[in-house]
This record gives sequence, C-alpha cells and structure tokens, in this order.
Amino acid sequence: MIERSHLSILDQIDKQGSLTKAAEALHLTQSALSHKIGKLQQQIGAALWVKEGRQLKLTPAGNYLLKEAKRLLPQLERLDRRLLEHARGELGRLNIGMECHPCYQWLLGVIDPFMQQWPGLEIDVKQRFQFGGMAALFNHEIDMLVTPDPVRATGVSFEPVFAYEQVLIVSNQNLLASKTFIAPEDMRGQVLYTYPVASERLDIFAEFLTPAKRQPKSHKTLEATEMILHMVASNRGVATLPKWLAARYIQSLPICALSLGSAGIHKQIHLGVRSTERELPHLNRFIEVAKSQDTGSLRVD
Amino acid sequence: MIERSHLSILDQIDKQGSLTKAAEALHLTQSALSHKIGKLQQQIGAALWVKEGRQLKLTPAGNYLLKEAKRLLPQLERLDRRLLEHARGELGRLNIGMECHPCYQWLLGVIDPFMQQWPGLEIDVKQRFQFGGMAALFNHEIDMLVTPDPVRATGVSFEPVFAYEQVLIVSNQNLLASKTFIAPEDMRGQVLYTYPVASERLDIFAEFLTPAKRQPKSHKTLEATEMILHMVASNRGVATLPKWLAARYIQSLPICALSLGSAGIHKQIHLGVRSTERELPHLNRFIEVAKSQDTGSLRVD
DNA sequence: CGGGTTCATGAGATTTATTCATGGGTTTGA
DNA sequence: TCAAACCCATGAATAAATCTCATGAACCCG
Repeated sequence: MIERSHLSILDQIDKQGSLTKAAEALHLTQSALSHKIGKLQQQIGAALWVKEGRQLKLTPAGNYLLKEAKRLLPQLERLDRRLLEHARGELGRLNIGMECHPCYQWLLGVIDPFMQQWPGLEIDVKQRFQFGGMAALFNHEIDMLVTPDPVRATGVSFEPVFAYEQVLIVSNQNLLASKTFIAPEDMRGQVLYTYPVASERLDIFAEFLTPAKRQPKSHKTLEATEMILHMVASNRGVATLPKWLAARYIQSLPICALSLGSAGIHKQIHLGVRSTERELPHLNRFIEVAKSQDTGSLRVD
Repeated sequence: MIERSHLSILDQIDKQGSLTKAAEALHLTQSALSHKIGKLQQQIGAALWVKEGRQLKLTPAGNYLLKEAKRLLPQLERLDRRLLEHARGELGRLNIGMECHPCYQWLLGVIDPFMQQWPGLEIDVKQRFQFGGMAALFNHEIDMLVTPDPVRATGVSFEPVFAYEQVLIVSNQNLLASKTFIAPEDMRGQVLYTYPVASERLDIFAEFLTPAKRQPKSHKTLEATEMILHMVASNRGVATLPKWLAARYIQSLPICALSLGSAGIHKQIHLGVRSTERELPHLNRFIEVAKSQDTGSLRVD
C-alpha cells in the first residue's frame, strides 16, 4: 500500500536530484532514506529507480508513481491546511477560481457584499490552474469557478449571473473610432493587445475573427489591464474588454468602445460548482448575491 | 500530516459503524485503533469524533475529513493496482469511460481492431461514475471518455470520431410508421422508452421535444437495449437509438426507424483525453483506429 | 440491576524506523 | 592517474513508534 510518505519521497528525490539531498529535505539521514526506498521497492515488487552512474534514474513504474505523486500531494497538502483551519475554529472557506482575466474586477464587486452577509467565511481567489479550472473544481482545489464559458457536464452545475457585452477599445485617434461598430475586416490593420491566453479561448477570435477568416495585423499579449489600456490610449493598438469595465476608463482616458459586429459579442459570467454542493448555503448565497449585483452599480448597458 | 492510514480509519469507522468493528476490519485490536485516533486528533488539534452514547459521532472537521477520504482513497487504491501491473511487467492499461449507453456497441467494434494492433495493452471499460465522466477523467479514474456531448474545457481535448443519426424506433403497427419523419407533436400520444438517464441529457428531449415544448404521453426507463427493443416491437412504446444500431435489429424485428424532425438529429461520438496525454502513442492510435472504423461495417447512412 | 457492548487508558512487549559506521562505485580535476 | 568529493548500499545497534494485554468506566436493554 502506497503511503503519503512514499509519494513525498518520489517527489523530493525528483525535486532535489539526489537521494542524499532528498533525505536532508525530509529530515532524515541518507541511510534512512536508502533503507526506506529499498523496502518500498521490495514491497511493490518492482524497481522504481535504477542506478545510472552515481545518480538514480526513474524506471517506467517510478515515473508513473512520480506523476501520481505530483498530482495527489497537493491535494493532501490542501487537506492538511483545511484541517488546521477547522482546528482554529474557522467557520469555513470558499475557494474561488477564475478563468477569465477581467472577471476579477467583477468579482471584487460581489465579494464585498457577500462577506458582509457571511462574516467569518474565509475567501480565497485563485487564477492559475495547472490543468484548467474544471480540473481544479473536480479535484476540490476550488469550490466555485467563475467563467464566461460554462460547460455542460455531469457533476458540475453552472449558473449565469451577469451578462455583459465584449467590446473593442480603440484610441480616439484611431480611424475606427468614428464607426458605429466593427467588422472583422476592420481588424486587418490593427495591433491587438490581449491577456496572455490561447487565442482559441479569446472571444474576439473564436466568435468574430476566425469565423470570418480574418486576423489582426499582429497579436501581442500583456498581463496587466492597465498596461493594455495604456497601449490603447497611446494608439499603439486595440484591445477587447467587457463594456462595463471599459466604461470605468472611458472618462479618464482618450479611448472609446465599439461593438464587435452589428449585434455585438454578448457574454455571460457563469458560476460553476460541483453538483453535489449546489445546495450548500454559502454557495447558494454567493450565487444569489452575484445575481443581485447584476442590476447594481456595475451595469453600464 | 494526514496519512493514508488516517483516511482509511475514517472510512472504516464510517463503514463499520463502530471503532471496534473498524479495528477488526483494519486487522488491529480495538485498543490500538483507539490509541491511533487519540493521537491523530491530538496531532490535528481538533476532535474528529465526539462520543454520543456509546457510539462515535463525527464532528464537522471529522465529516470533512471523511468526505475527502472517500474521494482520495479510491485514487490511492487505483494507484496500488496500477503499480502491481507494472510489477507484473504488463505493458500498459487503457481505462475507457462511457457516458452514453449505446456507445458501448460502437466501442466493441473499435476495441477489437485496436487490440490486434496493440497486443499486451490491458483495456477496461467503465460505465458508472459517481461524479460524471469528466470528473473521472480529471481524477485519472479513466484515461479516455467516450461521449456524444463533448465539452470545451482547458485540460481536456475532445475529438470527433464517428457521426451518426439518432432516430426514433417504432413498431410497424404504430401509426407513425408510415411517416417519413417525426414532428414533436407526433410524440404526444406515445410512450417513450429510454435508458435511465436524466432527460436533460437525452437528445430527444434536449434537441427535439423541449425546444418545441412537447412531451411524450409517458416516459419509462429500461436498462437493457434488448428490453427496450422488445417493448417497441410489441408496440408498447417507442424509443430512440443511433441509426446504425437500429439497423441491426430492423431485419429481425417488426420495427422501423424514423428521423426526428425533417433534418434529423445528428450526433458525433467524441473521444476525450487529458490534454497532457493527447500525444501518448496508445491514445493517439486508439483515436486513429476509431476514426478509421467510421467508414467500416458500422456505417449505415 | 446485571449481562453485553462500546470506548479509553496505562504499562509492557513488539515491531518498525532511524542512525552510525563503513564500504564500494563514479565523477572531477589537479 | 590518483586523490578528493560525491553518491548510494548495507549490516548492526539503537531509538522510536505501534500494538497488545489487562482493566475500567460509561452506556443500553431487557
């Protein structure tokens, strides 16, 4: 039976590069660890490492076990942390994951009123997932996923909470600024700035440019919203943003917002939770609060 | 640090109902287990059980840990089994999961040629998932998901491999048998037999009846394809099946197949794998074989 | 109220894990 | 090419943990 300590050993030998250093990291002597891995391999009935020069090299079985260790250990570590919170008498925790960059701005407006209604609940927001937001949801890395692209799959339930239009932001100096809406051809001469995300996952490509078989002159990525806005304001390119978010900057920056296509690209932020937990009171309340914010100060269309 | 043995203890006390019986199941004396849980709770710094009468009752922290145990233990058990296979020198394993009942028939036609091309690879097919096929994929319970309803999510990649039409099967005696295709209204007087699946996940509802706001006279479920066919043949109801599957029975049973709507309901079986494993040779080959079977003997339209 | 059941506890026995001491192989570089 | 540095393996001795035994207290039910 593989124990957690075995997984840690695989992981540390991989991380530290040698048994000796791994032993140190595990607060053991080199000898102790050597005995342990010897016993482990005997127990499994297969070698996990072979000696290559003076180093250890993983066998296929060892490789498999290492991969599983890297997948399972974070889950066990999270378990430890949560248990510690229980011991400290904390009332609970809500881990929120996000797959869209500007959703963060929206989320901030929801978290505040929710925290007032549910004090004592710890809230954490994660934005990076090794295997994507859905995997994080299924692995209990997060309890709720914020995304404009819900998926219909058993085991999760998504609920729309906020509708918005995805618009193109251009400098007032830009020739496009005078148009009432943008056509795919209009992008031909433009430099498009976006968050660093695969273009298949960007609405302007998936729903606008790619169907029309068009491309921008070039596509550059930036991490920070402020930097993107700066580039647009100085007419070095154009960018897409939710309309409600763009509205916050239109007064202070020389930029304007234009619909993509005559109908515009309309999206909805969805909140996804594991189906088994859909009725948990704090999740339920969060969704309610999120929906009620829709008609609040953020609404700009 | 929570160890696997701790998770097993939580699980067994829950399963067996008492510490004494759990101790037995774990090949320990009652005393040993009592000491262990005492130490565990001390280590965590929180009670996991409280004494209720002479039984143990879980605290909220204990409840949380139990839920995680039930989620993680199966993954560790699978890990043990796989490692055993490595020790026995087995060449590999492909765990396939299926979310659609009739897909099984199709899969049988793919597995055979694949196994010939890749002998020594163990193949296992699972059809029931506690948290759905996607969760099973992310938890490594399966390596490949067969489904007509792919989802676009980061971390998984789906590929269409087989197109088919979903048709309505009716008895030759049925008044509908003379029609060239079925309209939603036609279902009003019919008893519909399907596999036991939530109706949102049945194409005839999701893509045909619900949009037209119609319902069959009644909706009954049966597990076995043969039983459903029997009911249809004796004109006790109608059912939906993939056209290629229906074709196998049309010669031997007094039934016929009709398109749902003038255009028909057209579906595609997709194979989904974790994106990180999309290029693994055996998965790749399986997808290739599946695609090549599309033009084979199964094709009936 | 007594027999049967459940869990807790301390002391001692047993098993398991770790260290110490050492040796043999490999790489590095003077 | 040879010593120094590094890496891992092994056996015996030691330390630490885990388990068992014996027992007791609390509870339930007839």
